[in-house]
Formats: sequence, structure tokens, C-alpha cells
Amino acid sequence: MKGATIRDVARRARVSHQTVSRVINGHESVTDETRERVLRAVRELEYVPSAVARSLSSQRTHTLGMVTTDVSDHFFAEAVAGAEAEARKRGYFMIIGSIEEGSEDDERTYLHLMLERRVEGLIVAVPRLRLAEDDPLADAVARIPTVLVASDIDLAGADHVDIDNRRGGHEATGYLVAQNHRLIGTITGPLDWPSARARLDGYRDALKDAGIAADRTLVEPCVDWGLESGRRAAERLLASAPKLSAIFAQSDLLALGAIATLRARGLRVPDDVSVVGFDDIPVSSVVDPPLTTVRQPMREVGELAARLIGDRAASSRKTKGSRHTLRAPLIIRGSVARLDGGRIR
Amino acid sequence: MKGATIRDVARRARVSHQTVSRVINGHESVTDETRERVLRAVRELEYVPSAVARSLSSQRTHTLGMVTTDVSDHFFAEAVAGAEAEARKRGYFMIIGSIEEGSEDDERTYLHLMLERRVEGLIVAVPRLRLAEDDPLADAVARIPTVLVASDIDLAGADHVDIDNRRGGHEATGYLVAQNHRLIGTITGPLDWPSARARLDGYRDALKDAGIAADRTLVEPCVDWGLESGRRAAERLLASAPKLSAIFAQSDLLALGAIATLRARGLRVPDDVSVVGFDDIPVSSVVDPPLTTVRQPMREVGELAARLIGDRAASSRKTKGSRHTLRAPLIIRGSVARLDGGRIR
DNA sequence: TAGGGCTATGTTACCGGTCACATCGGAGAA
DNA sequence: TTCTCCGATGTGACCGGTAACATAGCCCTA
Repeated sequence: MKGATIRDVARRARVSHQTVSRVINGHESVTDETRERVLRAVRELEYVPSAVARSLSSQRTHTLGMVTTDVSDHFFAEAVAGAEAEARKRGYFMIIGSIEEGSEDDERTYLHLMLERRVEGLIVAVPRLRLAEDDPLADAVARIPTVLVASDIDLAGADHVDIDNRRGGHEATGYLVAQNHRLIGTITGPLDWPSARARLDGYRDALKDAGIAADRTLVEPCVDWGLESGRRAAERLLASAPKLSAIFAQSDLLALGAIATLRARGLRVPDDVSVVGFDDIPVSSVVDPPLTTVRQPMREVGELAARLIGDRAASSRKTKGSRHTLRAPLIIRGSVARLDGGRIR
Repeated sequence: MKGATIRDVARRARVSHQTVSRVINGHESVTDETRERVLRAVRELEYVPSAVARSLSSQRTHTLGMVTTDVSDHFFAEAVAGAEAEARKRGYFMIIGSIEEGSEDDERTYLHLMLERRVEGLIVAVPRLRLAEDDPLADAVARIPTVLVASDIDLAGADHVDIDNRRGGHEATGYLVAQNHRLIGTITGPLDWPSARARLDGYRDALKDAGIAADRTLVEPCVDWGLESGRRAAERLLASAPKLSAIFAQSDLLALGAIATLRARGLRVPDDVSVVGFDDIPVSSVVDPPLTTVRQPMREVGELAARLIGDRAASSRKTKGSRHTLRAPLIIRGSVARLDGGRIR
């Protein structure tokens, strides 16, 4: 009763299985009358074609695999959504693997499982991934189109998509400088994330451009990107540089955490201390004050990744790996105040 | 060169393909020496077994399908992450379909595509889904284990997982009442979402329990769950009931939007007006004031959904659809103030 | 020492589609 | 009228695994 096959339908419609195949694939050269008969049989038997059998036979799975650090993180969720939408437009399905914190070799396991599934493309969004010797990822790249998202791994043959973190960091810091800030602290994400390092580089570039001497005590790294870390980092920062007038936090959550600390110390934002974030998560526009931040277009990142794979699959020739960097624009809101010329807090 | 099959490996190792199958599946009764030989051939040919062929032959895909409204929404992203983690634990892979706003029949298309893929279970998290006559979803339920998340559709044979929205709404409102609030407004989500209606019911229950008369002008529905809507709803609410002392917003974003409006009107939170939200999104704990809210355990919802499918698949007998309601606890923070006895703002 | 039973391995069919090619019948051309 | 060609349909192999059964040694026991 359950699981009619193409041959069951054929028998019922009194045609060959091949004719059924023609009908369900919309091929020409089938009489209207025959088609009708077949379709009726399909309905009566509640026949649903098997993508599995089709894949085996046609050697196409129409499936893309995506491995991410954690889908529940807004950042990756957006990328997944973007990739999914774009993939779907092109007739692909998406299978996802979300790597739980803690398990070491999970990326590799996932990768292998996806290869077994014969995905036709791979999106790897695992920022901290380091390449081992003889890494299975290299194998994967050799087999199927692969896009590395937000990774600093340099893998020949793979496409790379990333945010221009350095420029983003530069703009954020540069904006603070333009508002006459001179003593600018920064709260960074974990420095084993390439994005954190890049943003820090941007911060330093901007200070250098402005002729402001680098000061190590103004750089406060965190172990994660969360609120609590921002809170504590701000405390350390205030301890080591009580007179700073601005903070560039590498994520909105870090920024919000920092703001909480500032408030707790009786400092007003932005009147006493200005704050710039990074991400532009949905709440950033409604917190008090609305957060000035650098917007990460993660959805576009996901879309682009899927599009690259689609294009590559379509052209089917092996191109060299391309490199795409999406601009992360500064969104100016209300958490930065202009400092009166020369005044130091 | 690319795509060695089990027979290629067999030839190379000078055994039958069946022996290769035994080795890669870790079967007993293979000599160490033979196994070694096979494994070497596997390595040399870079053989990766085809899950597609395996699925066709074994009639198992080890795949779960999940259809959601929008993965980039924190709410669903959490559920996806939870489901994914649990599925993985049980050896399942997850394919996801995220329904873009606007396209009407997408759920059905996705459903059909997933049936074609022969998913072994289906998680449908599409709150506003309405059942059409002769709905394909009913077919799906008849074929494979299905879990409906946050839906009020009553489908025999399907399992249901949901948050106890009514109780959540009741607790939130009841808490305000306990703090001596009497004039309590509510900002609801779109009322075609079952969760919005349930929370509203909870709100009404609580008022009734306290002997407070219902007042239609205190209920302000929104077209979505976002900040901007919260802002505007609060304005309408203040216009129609300027003396209210508390607001129960059905999402944290609505609550934050409302707080923004209150601030703009010079009203302090919680001193002048208390606010309770719903969701407990990550920022809720760090905004100013920290938001008192009802926590939705979405991750657990996803986990439970996946677990139910796993159990059902394992027992393989058709149980009646079960119904699971997860408690959404009130998280008390700082956005609610106690009203002095009898005082009315 | 023959037969039973176990282990290691091979053989063949099958899962449910697609593909390449064969076949058949009728319309149009010579 | 006969030949040709083409549209409609059928046949059998194949995709890459798994399952069930067959077979060949080997050890042990009676």
C-alpha cells in the first residue's frame, strides 16, 4: 500500500515504466490521452517519485551542504537563511550541520557525511577552522565546489566569501577619531577568530592614520562575543584607562555589555563615553541609545556563497578559487558623541 | 579517477564487493588480513561510500526534514539548532526548508520535495499554517512521523509540540497584578498566530482571576512581532489609555519598541510604567532596564521534536498523536515595579 | 574418518529511477 | 503504391550499494 513505484504506476496505466518517467518529467512526445491515464494512476496510487533512486541513476543530488559553527547564532542563522533562499531558487536543497561547542573533530565528520551524501557543493562557515595536514577539507575541495565563509584558510580551488572586517574596523575607529576622540579603547572578540584579528588591524590602522600612538592597555580581548564578556572587558578597560572617551566593541553584544558596565559606573553613553559596535543585530536600533555599529551583511554572504556554487556547477569547469569581500558599512545612530575640540574627559 | 565504487575497491583488494561492504560496515567474520587489504584499497582510491545508493538499497535515508517560517528568526533558529543536535545524536541528518515571506504555497512544495527525498520524519514549524481540504500535509502525516511545532492544527497521527503560551501569558499578567497593577495594557503579535491568541487568552484569564474587568481599548494587536510595531502599538495604547501602569508585550522586541516609545514620552520604565516581554532573547538581560520576560525554551522544543520522531521511528508502531506543552517560565528582572497599594498613576 | 557446524567469502537479485536504443504504426513523398 | 521518416512507446542495462543465500574450507566430535 505504501510506496508505489514507477512500475506500479506503469502497470496501472497500462504503459511502460519509461512512459511514466516521461510524463512525470514533462517530456514531449506523449499523447495527451496517455498522459492523462498516467496522471490518474499517479493520483490513485499516491505515487511520489523517489529522489533517492533518481539521484543514484542520474548522478545528481541537487543538494548543497552547509557546515556552520552554530545555527542558533544570529550571525550564522542569517547566512544559512540567505544561502537557503538562493539555493532554493536554483533548485537545490540544503542540508545543514551545526557544530556544537566542544566536539573537536566534528567538522571533519560532517564533511565526510556530506561527501557520502554526494552534495554538489559545500559551504563551510567555521571561522576558527584550522587546516590540519592532509585535511579532509582539501579532499572535499578537490571533489566538489566549496565556499569558505569568514575563514582565513587559503585553499586553492575553493571560493572565499568574507566581510571586509579590516575596513569595517577602520571605519568604526575612524569615525570615532573624526568625532575628536583620541583615547579609544577596543573590546575584541576571541583572537583566534580571523574576523577579530582583522577588525583589530582596522582599529590600529585607523589610529595610525590619525597619528595616534598605539596603546596596548587599550586593547581588551574576550573569550567569546557575548554580553557578559563585554561587561567584564569594559571593567578591565576602565581600570587600565579610566580616561578613555570611546570604545569600539567588535560585536553588538560586547558593546551592549560594555554599555551596561559604563552605566553601572555612572557614566553616560554617549555623553561621557561613546561606543561603536559591530554586527547590527536587530535590537541595536532600539536599545538606548540606538547603537552606532558596523553592519555585517550576513544574508548576502550566504546568498553569494550559494550563488558561487551554482555558477561553478553550471560552468562545470574548474576555475581558480575566487575571493569575495563584502563591505560592512558603518551605521550611524546615537551612541557616539562629538568631543569638543581638544577636550579630554 | 573520481568516484570509485565498492566494486572498484573490491577489484583492487581482490575480494568480492560484498566483502568490501562488510568491511566498511564493520561486520564481523572478516579476516584481519582481508580487512587490512580492503582498507588500503579504500585509502588508495579515496573511496567514499555513496549514501544515495545505500539509501536506495536499504530503504533508509537517515534524514529528517524541517520546514520553518524563517530560519533567520531567532525563535526558529534555536528550534532548528535544537532539532539538529538531537537528530545528529541519533544518527540523522537534517534538511531544512525556510519559507520566505510572501510565497503562498511554499509549505506544500517543500513538503512534497521532502517526501520525494524520503525523509524519515518531518518537523513542521509554520505557526500560521492553515489546513486546506485534502491537504498534502495530511498525506505526509500518513506516511511518516510528523511533529507540528507551535501550530494549532489538530492532525490525528501527528505529534504536537508547543510552548504553553496561555500559561505564559497568564503568569506574565498575573505577576503584574501581584505587583498591584490594575490598568494593564497588552501588545499582541499578529492574531492569526495561535501563540498570539493563546497569550492573549492567558492575559484575559489573569485579569479575570483578579476580578479586573476586561477592556478592549487595552488590547493592541500588531501586524508583526518587531520593534517598530511595538513602538507604534505603545503610542496607540498611550493614546487610548494614558493612565495605564503596565504593559504586557507578547514578544521582547515588541516590549523594547514599547519601552522606546515610553521613553520618548518622558515616561520612565519601570518607575512610571512597568513592562513584561515574551521570548527572552539574548539581549533582554542587558538592555536598560533588564527585561522581565517569559522565556520560550525553543531549543528544547526542537530537541523534543527530533526526539519524538526518533522514538516513533524506533518503535515503528503507529501511536496516536501525542501532545507536548513546554512550560515557559517567567524570568523576573528589572522592568516591573511594584505599585504602592491602591495608587493609580 | 565421515558428518555437523562454523567461519570467511562469493554470487545473484534487487532497490526505483534514467538512459540509450529498439520497435511499431501512420503520414507524406516519390 | 511503396519507401522513408518521425512521433509514440517499449526493452533492457545500469547507477552503487545491501540482503539473502550459496559455497568452500576448517575444526571438532562421535
